[in-house]
Amino acid sequence: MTSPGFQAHDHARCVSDGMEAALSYCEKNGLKFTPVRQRVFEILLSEHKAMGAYDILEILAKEGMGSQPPVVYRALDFLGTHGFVHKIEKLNAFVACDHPGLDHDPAFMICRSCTKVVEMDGSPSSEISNAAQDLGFEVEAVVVEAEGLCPTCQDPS
Amino acid sequence: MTSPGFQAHDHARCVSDGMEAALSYCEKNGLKFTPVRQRVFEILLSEHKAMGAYDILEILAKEGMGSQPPVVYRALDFLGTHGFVHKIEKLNAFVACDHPGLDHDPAFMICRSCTKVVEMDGSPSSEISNAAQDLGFEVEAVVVEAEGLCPTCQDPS
DNA sequence: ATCTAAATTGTTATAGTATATCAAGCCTTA
DNA sequence: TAAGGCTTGATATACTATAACAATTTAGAT
Repeated sequence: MTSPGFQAHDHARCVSDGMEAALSYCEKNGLKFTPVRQRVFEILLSEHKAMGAYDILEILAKEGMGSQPPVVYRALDFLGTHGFVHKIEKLNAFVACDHPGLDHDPAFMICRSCTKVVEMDGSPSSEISNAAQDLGFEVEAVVVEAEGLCPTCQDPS
Repeated sequence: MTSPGFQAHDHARCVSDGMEAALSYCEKNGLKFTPVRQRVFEILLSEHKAMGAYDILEILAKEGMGSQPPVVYRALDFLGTHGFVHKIEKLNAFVACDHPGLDHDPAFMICRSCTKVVEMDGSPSSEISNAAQDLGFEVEAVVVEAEGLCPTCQDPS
């Protein structure tokens, strides 16, 4: 499965595939994929954009699924723990993962204009692990976020 | 100049060298290195640790240099713009730069136990630029932050 | 010297992000 | 069906950051 990058694509597939993968992962692992958790994941899947926790909460609230911050933060925590969503540190925001259930340290390209986010996989750079090894530093998690302009926002034709 | 990494070192030198470099850079470029800005930089230089804006503000306040958030955020903005400090996105915190005045996209190793931060230089991974080029994405800034355990905190002997 | 424009600081208020805590409900399983 | 654990509800609060405007200082021009 290759990422659609910033191009147009059959997005309905992204949503259904993502949801299906998460459902099956939860079933296999005895995790409770409750309504709130599902809905939050679905909201994030609905676009390849980073969303703030309070944006998500607003949607949940309209639908009567909880109106207080802990509701969404707990769901995000669950989803993050199991690799269904990632946090974009630079934006204090969250995106759905391309391939739920896999433990990985992804890298992101973030368009500062339209806020679209593309996940790149493949472990980020041996340079880090080399440098870390040299200093005796034990790496547990790596954040890699490239901010810039996507093709569409570069030339607004 | 090589980084001292996580090892013991003559830290007084870090402080005096850093301050001197910043002073001379500001002089060369006609920048106003005001007392608040100097003090904030000095505070960050005083340890190779990430500090929150409000931690810094608390120190400033005790010294009568301003007690409201904008004071410290403005100083941090100045220092960041000119490459004297970096923000650690993962921690919403700030560290003094190893070599003020150079424009660069640094990578960091962050100890989650003692919060020490080491800056690695050398541009972070061609993999990102390659992937970006493939997708037509124009990279403007890159965040690379590795979190883990420093040698000291790995074995608490 | 003095005026003016620009940059910096002071101050108040508020926006935005995240978590602690405890009570209540629910599901499992023994 | 009782007990324990996980999940949700709800309140309060902590932490991070910026907007806006007034007051002051600084640097440069005349």
